[in-house]
Amino acid sequence: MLLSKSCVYGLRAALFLANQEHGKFIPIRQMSDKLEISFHFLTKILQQLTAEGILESFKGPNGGVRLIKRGEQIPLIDVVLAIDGSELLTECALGLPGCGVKEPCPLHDKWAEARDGIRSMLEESTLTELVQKGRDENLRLTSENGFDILFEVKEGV
Amino acid sequence: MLLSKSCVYGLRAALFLANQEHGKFIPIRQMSDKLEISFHFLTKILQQLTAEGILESFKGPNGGVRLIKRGEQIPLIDVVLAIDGSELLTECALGLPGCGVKEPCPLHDKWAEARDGIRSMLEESTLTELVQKGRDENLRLTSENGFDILFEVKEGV
DNA sequence: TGTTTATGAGAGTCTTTTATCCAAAATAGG
DNA sequence: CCTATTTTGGATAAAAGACTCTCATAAACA
Ligand code: SF4
Ligand code: SF4
Repeated sequence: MLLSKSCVYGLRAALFLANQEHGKFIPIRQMSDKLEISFHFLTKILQQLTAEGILESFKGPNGGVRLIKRGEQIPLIDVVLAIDGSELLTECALGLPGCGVKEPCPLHDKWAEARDGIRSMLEESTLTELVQKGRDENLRLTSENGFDILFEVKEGV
Repeated sequence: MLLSKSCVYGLRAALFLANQEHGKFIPIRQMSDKLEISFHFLTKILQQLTAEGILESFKGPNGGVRLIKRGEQIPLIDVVLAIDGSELLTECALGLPGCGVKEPCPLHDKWAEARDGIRSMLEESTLTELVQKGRDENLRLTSENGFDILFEVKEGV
């Protein structure tokens, strides 16, 4: 997989948060229920996002987790880097350790190009954009559910 | 990793073979030594390539393995598909199971574009091209060695 | 016949990823 | 102060991936 499972879960959670009222703390349990991700597992992932300065958390009743910046200002790449690191954007197509630009292997040019495509995809999309598009076109977010699961919460349906 | 390790090993072996006199059977042991891959592991991988019709094998003394087609006619994608399957070229950026084009998720368009970049990279490069480029520019093939390890064999150095 | 070399099944090890559990700390509210 | 809630962080366990090795079989050769 291009992105690790942790990373995908982190992205989904981030989309979920971007769709909430900004500044409100959302309990992880609520997210894990809605997104159908193991609570404990999601917890670990969100801890990483908190450590990386993407989320902030608050303990106790009415506590939870929220985005530090507004969804408009968070490109997907931030979440990906926080969880999967930069390997995806720097790794070698042929899996050779210790690659240096000085002695590139034959695939390097084309691979770098394809990799940049991935990078720009992640840099140019923000959480809010994705939520917006998901809402407008009623796209899917989990295998079973579409973005409606996000709105249920917000709109109290 | 974009490509599994098995796949990378398979590619390296294929490059090795493409650099040999066409039609000559090369023992797997020779390749595993040169390429610094576990003999048993490489054997498994090459069995797949044989099963997929990329290699043919010959038992007994003077036996080994060779490319069925000439290296010029083998795009990298053939090897990748034989070992890693088509998942790489069809998988979903967000890891959603059972994706249908009918209800794409928001990333779909950009992701499909990036994925096509990878696909064309693998389709447009042939084994021979890579060997050629590696030879001309003395590029690296393993972490330690460059393409010279291929020539040592051929030229009997 | 005996040696070489691939085939195919399979067991075993090691590492990374994915997932679960639990005790501790912080907070809110009664 | 007490209790329920919620994140934190450490530890553990299960699953998947990446190897390593063995063995029995088959084909080719000499
Ligand atoms: S030069 Fe080759 S080994 Fe290095 S990053 Fe590029 S593809 Fe990978
Ligand atoms: S539509 Fe979304 S879920 Fe489907 S393949 Fe594209 S990115 Fe993946």
